[in-house]
Amino acid sequence: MTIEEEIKQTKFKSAHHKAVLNLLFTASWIQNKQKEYFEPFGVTCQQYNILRILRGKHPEPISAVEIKSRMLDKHSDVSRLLDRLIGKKLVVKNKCPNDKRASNISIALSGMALLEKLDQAINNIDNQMLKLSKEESKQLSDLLDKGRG
Amino acid sequence: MTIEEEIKQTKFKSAHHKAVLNLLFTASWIQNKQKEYFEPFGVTCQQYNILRILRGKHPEPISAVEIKSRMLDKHSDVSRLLDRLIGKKLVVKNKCPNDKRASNISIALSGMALLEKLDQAINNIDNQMLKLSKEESKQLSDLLDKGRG
DNA sequence: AATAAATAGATGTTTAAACATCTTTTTACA
DNA sequence: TGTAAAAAGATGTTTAAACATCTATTTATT
Repeated sequence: MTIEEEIKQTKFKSAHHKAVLNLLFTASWIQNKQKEYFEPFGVTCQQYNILRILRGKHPEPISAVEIKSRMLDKHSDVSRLLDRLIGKKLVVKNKCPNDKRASNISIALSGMALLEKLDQAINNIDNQMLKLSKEESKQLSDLLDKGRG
Repeated sequence: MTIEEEIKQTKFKSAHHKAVLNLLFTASWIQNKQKEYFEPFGVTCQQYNILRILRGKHPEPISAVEIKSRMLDKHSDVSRLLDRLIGKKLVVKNKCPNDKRASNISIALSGMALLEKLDQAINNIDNQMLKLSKEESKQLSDLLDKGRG
């Protein structure tokens, strides 16, 4: 289904504009798919994002600021997102000894276990998520990098 | 700035996965830019999206369901989005004479005027939004269409 | 025609996003 | 050293998103 069909629009002001609309539509489309997959596991996309970031550094703990700098959505409310993950015992927060303002955040064992289950699911759907060849995926990623210029 | 730099991640599970992350990041990046531009005009991205849809059909009125089918985010709460636009006098809602369930929604003159101002702004930033050539924009859009396959 | 199913949209409720502001601690620098 | 500026997070508040449910009307079925 082309973007024209998806949003029932045949004319676009420019190729630029069409690409922007398509990009926003596709991102929303992917997020809705991801949400469906994550829902049975009780986590949101943003929470998954944070867990992945923490695992990437595991077993080293990182600060909330560091997490924020690595997130896809740069305007995330990391403080309360972490509260929820801590409430679910997926993440552990400690005081940072060197800097009394900062916190040392790390992923809990249960968080690691959950991520493994999620990865399994994600791997299964990865090709559904974006049905592109390796080469096309690279091309897409490069165009996006270039587009943000 | 590459996606690697943007989210401080050097390794990706696959080209697919990197493309998905880049897509979600870039969409969030664009939406934040748009939000900044719209903010002084007192409308959100979703509200702008609805106004554009209504103008595309103007002077013919359309139903809320029709609007929803054309929106970028297919899970929008159109009913209350319209309430807000009506509250701002940008949109007019009437009963549909043929179908007592449905409504006839159209853009108000003040809505048209606002859109023109917004378009001005958008046109000015369009190239900032995605710094791609016409050909690259088309290529990007095609890849996205194919990716949703 | 009678009844079930589907459609259009409104509304209630819970949760999270958005945005600013505030506190504490650290850093900079005069 | 003392004071201002910056940084890390927490928190308060308003607004909107998410999700389900509900009502009214229309369409389909038999």
